[in-house]
Amino acid sequence: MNDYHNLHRMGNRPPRSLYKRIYDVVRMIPTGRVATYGQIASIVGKCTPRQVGYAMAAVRSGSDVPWHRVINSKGKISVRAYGAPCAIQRRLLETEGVKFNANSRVDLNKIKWAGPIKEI
DNA sequence: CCTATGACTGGTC
DNA sequence: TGACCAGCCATAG
Repeated sequence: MNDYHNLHRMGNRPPRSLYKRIYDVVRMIPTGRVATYGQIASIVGKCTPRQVGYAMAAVRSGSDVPWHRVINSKGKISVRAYGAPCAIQRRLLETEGVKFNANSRVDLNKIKWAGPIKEI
């Protein structure tokens, strides 16, 4: 039993596909906070960071999933297949008040999401 | 069914 | 602080 299952204990049934479970968790990240791929994976359970990244890549524009709030464990926006980080992502985060240092890194200790509420 | 391909991570150097 | 690497495993073709 993990945090994700706790969240669905009260009558809500977990969605079937892995991606849907991942998106569900990503939707819980509050505005102005960020989460890492590994963090999402561990909350979802039975999932690895790579799958989370893959799920983010599959998000369609116009989706209600706040994909931009998911960054890597180094506190930076991940480099995409075409060789550069998504510029939009940083802009969206800055709009929410997230600060980047000179190294294009955010302070995970300050703005990393604490995770879903434990012990429902 | 088999192979290639990643929006990753933690360890080592 | 990097750079490099093996392990990772769902998808696409």
